[in-house]
Order: sequence, then structure tokens, then C-alpha cells
Amino acid sequence: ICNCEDNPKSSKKRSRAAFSHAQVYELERRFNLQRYLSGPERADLAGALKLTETQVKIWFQNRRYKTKRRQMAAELATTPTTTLAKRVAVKVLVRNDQRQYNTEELPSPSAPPLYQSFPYYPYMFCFQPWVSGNTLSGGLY
Amino acid sequence: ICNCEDNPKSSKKRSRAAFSHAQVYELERRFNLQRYLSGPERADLAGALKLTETQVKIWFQNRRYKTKRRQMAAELATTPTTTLAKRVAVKVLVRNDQRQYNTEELPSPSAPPLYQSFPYYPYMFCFQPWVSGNTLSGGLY
DNA sequence: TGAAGTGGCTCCCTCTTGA
DNA sequence: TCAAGAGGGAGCCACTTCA
Repeated sequence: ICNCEDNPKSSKKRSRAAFSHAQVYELERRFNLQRYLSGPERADLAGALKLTETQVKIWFQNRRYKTKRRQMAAELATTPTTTLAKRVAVKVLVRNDQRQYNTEELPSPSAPPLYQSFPYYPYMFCFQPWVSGNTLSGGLY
Repeated sequence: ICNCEDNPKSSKKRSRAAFSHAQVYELERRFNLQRYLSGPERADLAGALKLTETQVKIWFQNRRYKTKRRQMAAELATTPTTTLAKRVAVKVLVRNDQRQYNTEELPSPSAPPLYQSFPYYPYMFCFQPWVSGNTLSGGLY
């Protein structure tokens, strides 16, 4: 599915592209500002870092997942079992009239926020023109 | 794929549900306000109209497409051929540094805006919590 | 006529792999 | 270790169906 058309260096399968320090630094900085990128934002960032839009997209995806996993692990390690049980119950009873956050997203009282002031907070804020049909330059969303 | 689980009235294939006047009126009113619904907005509207979230989603989808088709037809009918040719050219040459609108979205000087002050304008504005994993109550996004 | 079906695309999340 | 692969859900657009 993912064709990943670029990186003229290799003609093989090319796994593990290994981004540079500068690239990772900028991605990391951006990630601390926002967990999700809109189409144009992604395009700009990819252009600035000389990465594929797909690479930026996947990097953010992996980063989100990694953060979430780390948080859940930390939470599991520091939260008493009874509290966890209670949380599950709450999760099921919640109505969905209003926004429905997963309980993991609420800053846990005991788990230290690994990424300062950024608990896992999965909402999208996409303000993107929806380019319909024939999109040029590969990067679409 | 689309299971469309509801409408206890019929036990058959159930095509053409035929919404009521009140339902259509409200959908229409909402459509004049916004072309796209976020998850919670859709859930609220569906609940208020006693429709499935899927029905509301599909209604908006069909409505968008219908509007677009109507606009393109109107534009085709009222725009001289030379102008159309020029537009195609422009479309291809546009850079995508900045937002890239389809030319149809710009209010055409000659085509009357069938839906007042609402040219076809395909962008998403989703401000929706991303419910991960086990979502209850059927409606997800 | 218009709600729903179909197909093709993208994004997202989750988990896994292998250089 | 971590970018990328792969599976599965959901939304969007384009068209088509047929009650």
C-alpha cells in the first residue's frame, strides 16, 4: 500500500531510514507543540526537513503510539488495581452527549506526565482544504 | 460493509428510508450552516432527528455531492469554453506551498451561487475527540 | 427522486518486524 | 532501537442503483 516513493540513494527495500539529529530535533519540537499535523502543516514540515510527507506522517504516528504506550505503562505501574477497576466502570457508563475522553487522557494524579503538559490527548484539529480528485505532488491527505 | 443497524420497522433490505419533512428541514438548515459535521455534532443531530448517525453522515455526503454537481453543471452552462480551458491550465500550474483551492470553489463571476453564500468549499473542520479502541453506542467516526 | 451501495483513497491506531 | 509494514476502522468523493 505505502509506496514511499523517494530516497534515491537505495534501490532495495530500504527500511530504517534513520533520520538525522537535526531532523529528529525539529520533529520532536513540533510534536511538543502539537500531536497532529494538518495536511499543509505536514507538507511544510516535510519540505523544511527534506523528508517525505509520508515519513513525517509515520513519524508522528509512531511518536503518538510510543507516548501512549509509555503513559499506559507508567500508569499501570503506579496505579493501585482498585482504581483501575473503577476507571473501567466509569468508561463504560459515560454518555456520549458531550466530548468523551478516554480516562487515560485525564492527567493521572499519580502518573508523572512524561511529556510535560501533554497528556495523551487524541483529538484532531484539521483545518485543511480538501483537495478533491487529482492531487499533484504526491502528498495528499 | 455498511450494516446500517436500525429502523425496526422493516425486516427486508430497506432501501429508500424517505425522511420526514421535519427531518429534511432540519438537515437542510444545518447544511446551510456547515457542510461538514464533526463526530459529536453528528451524534447530536442524529439523536435529535431520530436518525442513525450513518444516515446523517450519508445525507451530508449526498448533499455535498449534489450541490457540487449542480454547481459544476451551472458553471459549465454559463461559462464560455475558452475560460474553462484557461482554468484547467491554472489548476495544473498552481503550486501547493499555500492552500490550494480547486478553481470551482472560487465564486464564479457568472455562475449564480445556488446556495447563497456557500460555494462548494471542501475543507474539514474536525474538532473531535479521537475515541480509541472500544467505542460504545455504535456511532464512531 | 434520493437514500443507500460500491469502490477507491487517506488518515488513524495497534502491533510487529528487521536492519 | 525505531522507521516502516500490515491489518482494520472510519470518513470523503465519485458514481450508480432501484424502490
